[in-house]
Amino acid sequence: MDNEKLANLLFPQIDKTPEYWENKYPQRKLKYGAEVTRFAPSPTGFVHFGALYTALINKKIASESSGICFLRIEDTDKKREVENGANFLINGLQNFGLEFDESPVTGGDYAPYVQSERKEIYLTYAKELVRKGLAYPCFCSHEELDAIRQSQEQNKVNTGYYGKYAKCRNLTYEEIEQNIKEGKSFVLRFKCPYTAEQKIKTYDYVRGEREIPQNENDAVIIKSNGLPPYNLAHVVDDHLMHTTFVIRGDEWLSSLSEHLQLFEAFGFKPPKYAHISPIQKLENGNRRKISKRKDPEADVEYFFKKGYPVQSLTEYLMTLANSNFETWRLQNPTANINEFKFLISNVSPSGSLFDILKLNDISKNVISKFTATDVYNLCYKWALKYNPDLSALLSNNKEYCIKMFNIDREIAKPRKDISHWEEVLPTYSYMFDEFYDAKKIVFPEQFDKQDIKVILSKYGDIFNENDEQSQWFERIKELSESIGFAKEVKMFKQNPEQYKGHCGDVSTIIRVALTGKTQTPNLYDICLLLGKNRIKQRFLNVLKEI
RNA sequence: GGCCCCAUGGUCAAGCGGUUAAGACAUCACCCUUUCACGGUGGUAACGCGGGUUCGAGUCCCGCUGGGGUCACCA
Repeated sequence: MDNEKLANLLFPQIDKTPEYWENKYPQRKLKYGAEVTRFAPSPTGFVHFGALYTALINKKIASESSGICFLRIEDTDKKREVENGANFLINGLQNFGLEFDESPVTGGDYAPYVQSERKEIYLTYAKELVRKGLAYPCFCSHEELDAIRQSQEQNKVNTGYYGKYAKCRNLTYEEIEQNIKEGKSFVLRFKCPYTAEQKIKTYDYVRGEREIPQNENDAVIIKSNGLPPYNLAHVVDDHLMHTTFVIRGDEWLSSLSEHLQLFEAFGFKPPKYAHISPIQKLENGNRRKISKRKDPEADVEYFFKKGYPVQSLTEYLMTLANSNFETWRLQNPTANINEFKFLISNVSPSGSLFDILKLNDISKNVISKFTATDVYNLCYKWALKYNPDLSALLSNNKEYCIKMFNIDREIAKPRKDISHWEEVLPTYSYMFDEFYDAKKIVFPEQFDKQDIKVILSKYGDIFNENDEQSQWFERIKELSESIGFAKEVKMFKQNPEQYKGHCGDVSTIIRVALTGKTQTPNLYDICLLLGKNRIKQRFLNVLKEI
C-alpha cells in the first residue's frame, strides 16, 4: 500500500505538514520547572462544581511554578454542544474569579483555543499518521459496529474494534478508493500496534507508579464529521500548546494508554499526568459522583444563588484538594490563599464526599474576617441579582447597614452567624421597619403580661443614646430591681422564689419586643442603631397588641 | 460481565513497620455570658473481612467484600 497516495486520497484538502504547525507553535519560553497546565471543559452550558475543582488545581499548579494555565474549549462534539455554551462557561468561570493566562477571550500565542477552530491542525496530523501507515479509514456503519459488539458479547470476548474484528484494517487501496468514489463516509482509525496482554508503565502524580494494560482498540481519531474525538484532540493540542502537566478527572484513567500510544505514534513527548477523583455525594448510603441531572449543587450557579462568597468556595475546594490546607489556614488565618504551597502529591486518590456543613463552617469564618464594608458590598452585589427586597434595603440605607454588619465584627472573636448572603435578610430583618411587625411579636410563655407591659412602657424613657454599654446595662438592672426582678442573675439563682425573674429576663423581653427574636447579636448595639424614637414607637405598637 | 481505581470515626483526613491512632467539621456535656453566637475545656466515635511476611502490620503481600470508574464517531 502506498501510504502517501492513501493520505492524499483521504485528505486532499490538507496541504500543510506537521512542520508548519510545529513552527507556528514553538516551544514556550518559560523558566525551568514552570508547568503549563490547562482547563479544558466542553461547553455544556454550565460550570460543573467538579470541573471547578480541577480548574482550581490546574491554576494552582501553574501559578506555583510560575507557569501558564490556559483555557481550551473542547467542542468537538457538535451534538452535545449548547448554544452559547462557551460564553456561558467563560462567564461562569469569571464570576468565580478564575482568569486564565490564555483563553478564547484573551487569545494567546497558541490560538485558537476552541477545538472546532483547529480542524485543519487535527487533519494535518491525522494525514501524517496515514502517511506513516498508522491510521486507516473505516467505512463500517453504526449497524455493523453494533453487530460486531453483539457477537463479541455473546462470545464473551472483549468488545471493540481490534484484531480480526477490525474489518476495515486491511482494505486495499482500490477498495478504499471505490468506497470513496461511491461517496461513503468514513472515520479514521488508529492502527493500534498492541494487545491488552502487553503492559505499560506509567507514573501518575496522585496515584504513583502503575502498570496498566495497553489499549488494543483501533480507536477512532477522526469522526465522520471531520473533527477528532477527545483522544486525538488531546494529544495534538497538548503537544502543540506545550502542556507539561495534564490534571484531569479519573474517568480518563482507563483511556490513558490509548493516549500514550498516540503520543508515541507521533513521536511526541507525553505530558505528566495526574488523575484526580471526583467529588461525590451520598445517595441511599452509596457514594456516587456528583451529577448534573440529580444534584442541584453540581452547577456552581447553585452556590452563587445562595450567596456563597467565591472565597468560601475556593477555600472549601482547597481543603478537599490538599488536606494540609486546613492546618495551614488555622496557622495563617489571615494569609492570602495564594501563599499556600500546594502539593499535587497531597491530593487524595480516593474521592471525597461533598459536605455542605463543612462549607458553611468555612464560609462563616471567611465572612467573619470581612470588614463590614466588604460584607455590604458583596452582599449588595448578590442581592442586586438574586434578592430585590434586600438590595432595596441595602441601597436605601447604606451607612445604617454597614453599622449593622459591624455589630460584633471588629472584635477579637467576631460573630460567625452568616455563611451565605441568603441568610442576611432573615437574620437582620428586624433592623428594618418594613420587615418589623408588632402584631407578630410573641413573648416566651414564662413571662407575665403585666410585667411585659411595665417593662415596655418604662424602658423607652430609660434608654439613653449616649450611654456606654456598661451604663446601658446598669439602667436595665435598675429597672429590674424596681419592678421586682433580681438585679443580678446570681442573686436570682440563689433565691429564685424572691423574684419574678432577673435582669436577663428583662433584657429578653426588650429583645423580643424590639426584634421578635430571643436570639440576636448584642442588644446594646441594636438599640443604639435603632435609636430612641424607633424603640419607643415599636414598644408603643407592641403594647397595643398585648 | 471484562478491565481499572479506591477503602482509617457520621464527614474531610494525618499516618510511610513500633503512636495512648493527630487535627478539622458535625455531635454531646460543662464553663464564659443580658439572649444567641463567638471563645474555652472535656466527652462519644475509626483502621471493612480473611490469610500471609515480620519479634512487631492501619502501614508490606495475596485473596475476599464493598463502593466507584470505564468499556462510543461523549468529553
